[in-house]
Amino acid sequence: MTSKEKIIEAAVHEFSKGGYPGARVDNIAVKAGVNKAMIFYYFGSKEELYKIVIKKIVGELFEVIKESGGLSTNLNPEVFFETFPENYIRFFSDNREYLKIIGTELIQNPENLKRALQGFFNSETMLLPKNLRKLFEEWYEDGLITEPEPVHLFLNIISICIFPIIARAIPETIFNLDLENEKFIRERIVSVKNLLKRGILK
Amino acid sequence: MTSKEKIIEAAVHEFSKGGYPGARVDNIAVKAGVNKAMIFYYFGSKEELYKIVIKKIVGELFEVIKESGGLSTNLNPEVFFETFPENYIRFFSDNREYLKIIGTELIQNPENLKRALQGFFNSETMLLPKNLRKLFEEWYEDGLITEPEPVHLFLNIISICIFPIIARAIPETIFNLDLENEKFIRERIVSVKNLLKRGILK
Amino acid sequence: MTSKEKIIEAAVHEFSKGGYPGARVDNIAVKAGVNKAMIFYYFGSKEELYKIVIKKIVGELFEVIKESGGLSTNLNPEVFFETFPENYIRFFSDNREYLKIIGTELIQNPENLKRALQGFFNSETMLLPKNLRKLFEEWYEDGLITEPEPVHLFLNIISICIFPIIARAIPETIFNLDLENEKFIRERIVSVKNLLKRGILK
Amino acid sequence: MTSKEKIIEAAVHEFSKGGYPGARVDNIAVKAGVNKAMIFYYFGSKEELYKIVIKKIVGELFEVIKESGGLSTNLNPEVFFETFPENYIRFFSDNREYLKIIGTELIQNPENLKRALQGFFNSETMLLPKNLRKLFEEWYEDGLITEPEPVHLFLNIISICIFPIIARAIPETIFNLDLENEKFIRERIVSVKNLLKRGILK
DNA sequence: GATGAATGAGAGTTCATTCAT
DNA sequence: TATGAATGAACTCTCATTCAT
Repeated sequence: MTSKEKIIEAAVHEFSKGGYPGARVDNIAVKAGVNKAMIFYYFGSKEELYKIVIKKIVGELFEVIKESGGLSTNLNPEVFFETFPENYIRFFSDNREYLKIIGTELIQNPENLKRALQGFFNSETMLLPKNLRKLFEEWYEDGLITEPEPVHLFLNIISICIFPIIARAIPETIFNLDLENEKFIRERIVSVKNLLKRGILK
Repeated sequence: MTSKEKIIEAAVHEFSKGGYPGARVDNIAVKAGVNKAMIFYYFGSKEELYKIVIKKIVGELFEVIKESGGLSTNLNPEVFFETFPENYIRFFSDNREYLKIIGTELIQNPENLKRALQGFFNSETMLLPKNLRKLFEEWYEDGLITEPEPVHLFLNIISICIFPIIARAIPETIFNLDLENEKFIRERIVSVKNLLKRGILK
Repeated sequence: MTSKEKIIEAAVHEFSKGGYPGARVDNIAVKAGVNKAMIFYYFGSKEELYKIVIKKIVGELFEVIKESGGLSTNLNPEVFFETFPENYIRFFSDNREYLKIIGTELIQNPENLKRALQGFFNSETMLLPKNLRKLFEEWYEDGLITEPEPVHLFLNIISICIFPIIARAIPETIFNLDLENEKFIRERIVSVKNLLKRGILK
Repeated sequence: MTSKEKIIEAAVHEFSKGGYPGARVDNIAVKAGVNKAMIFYYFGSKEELYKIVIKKIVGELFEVIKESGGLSTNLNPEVFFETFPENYIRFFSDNREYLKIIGTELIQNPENLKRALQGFFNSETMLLPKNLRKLFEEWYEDGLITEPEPVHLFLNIISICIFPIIARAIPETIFNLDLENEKFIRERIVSVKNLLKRGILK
């Protein structure tokens, strides 16, 4: 692995705890086993490094979406609700640090994420947001789903996939449980599929 | 408003952008219109001030839950899904800064939140988590809902209530929309109620 | 003397050796007997401190010019050549550090100096450059001097006043002399007066 | 042009803005189109490179003086004041970067320049400073000039030749002019010749 | 309670220089 | 000769915290 790659890997780790302001360039250098100056040699500044990390994460996320059947126009909601939650939950469950970074960013600097997303939409011809919106609208017009508004369909889906991985600590505390991870994730996937199918499919 | 109150108010604002490490004691002092040293005079340290802010937020959140009918044992799910999402969504929509702080904390320091929650459960006799768990279990045993597991029921509910307020930027970017806030919140409430009732009620 | 004043004094000294890029904030702090952070507390940045030093020097220089009879419209060249060189040479000879800073600035960043000069002309109603130019033109039109062009008159005067204080090292080396300072300055004043009177007065 | 030559050329440029401390080895390498390490390969250190630049400049300056009739013993002041200012002013006007470097060095490290000058006097048999001093003294003893002291004669001459090229920004600002270069230089030469002849020749 | 000044540790960044190839 | 990567010391600047009044 090159120094550049080691730095990015270490940066993902460091940025995931404490977000951008809490991350220390020193820690990244130590974790990467690299001289601190190399970070500036390759990336120019802490901020540029951060942006590249964000891009990398968004890129990999898009990769997952594409691999899981993409959002092709001949997709039907039943299949979609069967495959997407699983892939999506697995991705963030397997990449907790990505989730932490994206989550924090979403809360504190949505602008950064917006730019990264737009960058990808501009470069990737396969995933056209117009198509996605049209797809959701057609599902509704064809009487396949109950939610008329693409925005809310979208938000409902990603919310029950993503947020529970983050918020797990709350019910764990309230109900005084200590959930084993793999079991928790499997149960989540089942619960989400049920909720989406029963709640949204007509 | 006393200096102490002004400081707390300013702190909520400052901590909500950038989280704990990103917050600047200087900014809090300026925002509160107070000499910086007073913050240390009243609160001892940045960290203590932060803890107090967290407690305050969790406290107000519990207040909302109690006021909205609480989680009394004679609650039935149909009523619950009708009233709870609205109160909950409104609370966080009206207190975006609280949501940002809680969200960031959840992602980065769940331990802090856990402690705050446990503190409240120990002092508040009305809200017993055991009761809540039992309530959810009874609903399932009585054939009222489809989700057998209280943890997942809980996560599903709070996720579609909270996360969309945070994640709104994503579909806005993807679908290139600029959603007016009040309209967005009203639509959210409707969408959530539908999803929960259709998806979870038997 | 306040900390702020001590910092400025130390800054003059430090900037005079090595110019802006060669100056070290650390050295300024030590010389001023002040915590390094105070420099940023009072001045914000090394650059702002530098600008204030430049302003201070230009300000004092203007004070000298005003005190030495100013450039009032009823000034005649004979009196001017008798008083001005002496005051001017004395000022820079007594403030070698000012001369070093101004000289370096003139060579490397005339823009900074230009701004400082313009700032003074805008605030000082007594010293109007238009008046000075007109004065020089009138002297020529009245047949009092031989140099028709104000710019060149101006440059000739300041050049033989200022530059020899800087360039003294050259003839000292070439002629292998070690000139005692006060004697050198007195001789300079005489030489300059002679040259200007014989060379420029009609 | 060899790499070594390219480096020196780039170094002259870089040292001329910001002086020695302000110059960046990186910039020199980029400007020269050469790998940074080559600078150390050829010159050992930034400081050694700087010394070589100084030597080169002083060398070329001497070349100009020699070519313009030198300072031979049979020179008379009338001829000297006719030819020297022109050559001298032209040289520095055509080599502004040299002037900037020499000027800065004169202000901040006269010792460096002294050494460079002495080095040349020791190696060049044609230009003996003793002769120059004697020449000036004879001019005075022969009643050709009014300035008895060689040091001041020397300083007066070089000052009105060199300094106006540097200080041009001041009257430009004060009189709010934007002087075209070639015209300015021609006027300077005329003004200087007049001043020297009228002011110093008997 | 309140203030402006002060402190020290540490943050991000720069830069001349060296190394391995 | 030439290169890209690497190094370490030093630099400017920040920030939570404390002090004197």
